[in-house]
Amino acid sequence: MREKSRTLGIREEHRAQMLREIQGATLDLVEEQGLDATTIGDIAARVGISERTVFRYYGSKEHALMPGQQSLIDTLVCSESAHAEASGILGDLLAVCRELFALEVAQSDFRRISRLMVREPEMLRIVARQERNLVEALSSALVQRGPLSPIQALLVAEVVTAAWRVAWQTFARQEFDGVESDPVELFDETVRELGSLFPRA
Amino acid sequence: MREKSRTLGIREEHRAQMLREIQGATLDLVEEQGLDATTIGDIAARVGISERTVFRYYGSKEHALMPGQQSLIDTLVCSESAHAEASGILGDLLAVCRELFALEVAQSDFRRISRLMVREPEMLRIVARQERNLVEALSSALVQRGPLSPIQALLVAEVVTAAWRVAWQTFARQEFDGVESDPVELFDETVRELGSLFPRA
DNA sequence: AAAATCATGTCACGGTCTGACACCTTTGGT
DNA sequence: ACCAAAGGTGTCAGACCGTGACATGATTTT
Repeated sequence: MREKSRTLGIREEHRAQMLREIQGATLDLVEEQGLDATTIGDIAARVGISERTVFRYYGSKEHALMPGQQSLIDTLVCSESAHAEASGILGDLLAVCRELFALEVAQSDFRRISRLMVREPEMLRIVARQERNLVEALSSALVQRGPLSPIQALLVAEVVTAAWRVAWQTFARQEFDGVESDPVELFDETVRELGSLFPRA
Repeated sequence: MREKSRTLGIREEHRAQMLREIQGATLDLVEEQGLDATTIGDIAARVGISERTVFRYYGSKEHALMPGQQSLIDTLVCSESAHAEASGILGDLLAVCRELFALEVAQSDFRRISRLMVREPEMLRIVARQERNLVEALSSALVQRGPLSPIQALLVAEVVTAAWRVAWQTFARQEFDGVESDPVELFDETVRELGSLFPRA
């Protein structure tokens, strides 16, 4: 009994294992037979559990396929900025995204999802929908602790997610086409082009 | 029979009428009982048609609730720009949005949807998903007929839709709170704040 | 008026997702 | 070691969304 954390960890570990297993099976199946043709029944069968249990781990089919957005949300919402103006905060958030992008790109799941995104345009719509959570969480966090107006906070949140999405989508296409390139440089180029959309008057 | 165009118009007119009727019923029901509680069956019953027929007019429940995005897509994709650089094209597109925003705001459906958006956050996610079509159509149109790189075209399309969404969301909140304000000025302020996110270095 | 076209209703089906219940395992305490 | 509470799982039932096939009646064309 001296180790409560360990006993508690058993279930958590099992849960984490299950989460990974279900997502892995989902990715396998979508790669094999496409998104539309892949049902919850297929996923459950491959993992060896019941359909009902799949929904106990992921709230929806979409979530099982791409649960990764949560880490982006957490990282950005928790990141503090030293700046007080909207433009400075935006710069800091983009820098955080840059780091996280480099980390994500190193994971095989991220690359598998990226390749799938090119084949299945529906997945981009799923991403866009999920990233609403990011915009809401980030903008409300900004408005609550910063000197930003609601409209500024919304814009910052929208622009950050837009940059992430563009960099990701571009990376996905290159990955799909087999082009080798530095993902961080790709992200930097995205931010550079974004800035050049608003030239000094 | 001397007027063929009139006979052709009967079905089209009936169809347009049906489209309006179904959307109206959907708005009514969502206002009354919320989005989750409103089913296709409810909508069909209120209009006096079968559930199957509802899907012959709108591909989904979401589409029946907010079919308006299509006009935004068509307008932006068809708009030509005199400029060759990305920033100029972006400016032109934002100007087109500004005009369209003024027109939309004048329609009662747009205002009803706006008020509902505040009550039903799910609708914002639906909008975000639908606007994927805009980003795809607009960016591919830009890349096809303009001197923009794929990454530039994507960024321009994303930024335009982000600005539209922020202005709309802000308008919706004001509308919901009963604040009277000039919508066009609101849109202009959004664009102004957007520009100030990227100060002259 | 006859034929082709279109709109609608009905029926049937597969798929997503949720709630309720029973069963078994893990957990924490004695 | 035993027990009770809590958590995970399967089964069952059900609501809802969306699609295909077919028959029927109205519209349009010839």
